Amino acid sequence: MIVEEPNRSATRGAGTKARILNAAEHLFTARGFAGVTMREVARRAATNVASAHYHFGSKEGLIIEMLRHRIAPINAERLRLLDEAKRQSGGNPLKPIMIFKALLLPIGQAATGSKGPDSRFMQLVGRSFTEPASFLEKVHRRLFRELSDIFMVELRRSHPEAEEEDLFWNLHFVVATMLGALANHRRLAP
Amino acid sequence: MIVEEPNRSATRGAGTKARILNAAEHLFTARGFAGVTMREVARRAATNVASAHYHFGSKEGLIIEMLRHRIAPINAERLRLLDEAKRQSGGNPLKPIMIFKALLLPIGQAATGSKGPDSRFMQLVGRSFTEPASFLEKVHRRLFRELSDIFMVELRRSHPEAEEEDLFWNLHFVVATMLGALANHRRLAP
DNA sequence: CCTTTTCTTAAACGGTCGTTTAAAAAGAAA
DNA sequence: TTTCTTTTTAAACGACCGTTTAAGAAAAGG
Repeated sequence: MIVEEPNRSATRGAGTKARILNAAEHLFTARGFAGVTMREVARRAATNVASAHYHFGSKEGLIIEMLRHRIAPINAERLRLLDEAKRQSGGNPLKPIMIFKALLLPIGQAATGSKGPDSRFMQLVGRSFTEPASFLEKVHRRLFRELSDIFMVELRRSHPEAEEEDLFWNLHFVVATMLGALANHRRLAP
Repeated sequence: MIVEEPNRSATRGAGTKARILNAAEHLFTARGFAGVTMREVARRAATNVASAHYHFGSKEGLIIEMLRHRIAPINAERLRLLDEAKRQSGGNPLKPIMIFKALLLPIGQAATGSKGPDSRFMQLVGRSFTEPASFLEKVHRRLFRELSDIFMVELRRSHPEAEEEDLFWNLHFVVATMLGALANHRRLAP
């Protein structure tokens, strides 16, 4: 019987998947997605290419999983803050500032690790500006579509008179500006 | 007899080299050096891979020549401004502000083409921040070493009491800050 | 123990990469 | 024209890419 999330306590390869993810993040962040081979990632993770394909299916799958590994906690915190705001508003439309705070604050937390600024994360954000648009669109669909829909619902409730398209662009402009500032900060003050 | 710079008036391939350079700049700027193949460059230039290798020797040679094509006029203008300042100072050490003006103004001119901001140039500057350091060091040695030495001579004359290393880092920090600002401007106000 | 599932590994596959070869095409010089 | 050089082209080369296969090792469940 196939188990989706097998028990990994004291398994031989308990750390393999994590090592591959870590090596991938380091290499892809530094040299871009086209500039790194699966064999390099495997070597840095002290394993082999077939293992990387076993765990992630493909190079693209590895990259997306690496991004998800970083983004998922941020999105979870965003939803938590949004739920908290909805709970405090008692069914009334949210104030826009609360919606945007829920969107932006978790990014700032991620960029400010427990031990000072997380330059790996900022580098990753910067890299995401230079990769081909076709790939970034796929990442966006996979990792941000659901979250974007949820936040759009609240934006519509708080601004019922606004055009759907205007709300959409405002949301994405605000987030892009925050990420751009982060990427710039990394480059100007390394 | 082999001629280094053959006469190209009315030659069949007069435009081939320029077309390859233009295609290379467009593609490499958009997708990075590792993300573009020689065959793509050749196809966009309406020729073939062997022709690109005939004119530029290698992929790395093409990239460096493409960068030189952009940087050479800037460096020439820098030297012209420095010479002008030296002429006006009549043999005395230059004021530091004149040295840095000669370094920075030509960059600003390049980023401000005859028809408004030159976003291709700014993109190229931004890309130069994300390529592997090993390659950028080679570019620096090839395209900036001589210029850097000339400007260091004037910096030493104007600040004879300063440490050589301090002067060196000040020079490069000033230039890097200017380029960083350019690359950021392109991303924040496209 | 034995069986089943999960994980690791070396080897190979087809495809594409940068680069080279060799020969034809096109000018230039005479 | 004839000769010599420069430029273009199709085809091929070896290397390395992402991916797959197949078999074995390790762990889990009984």
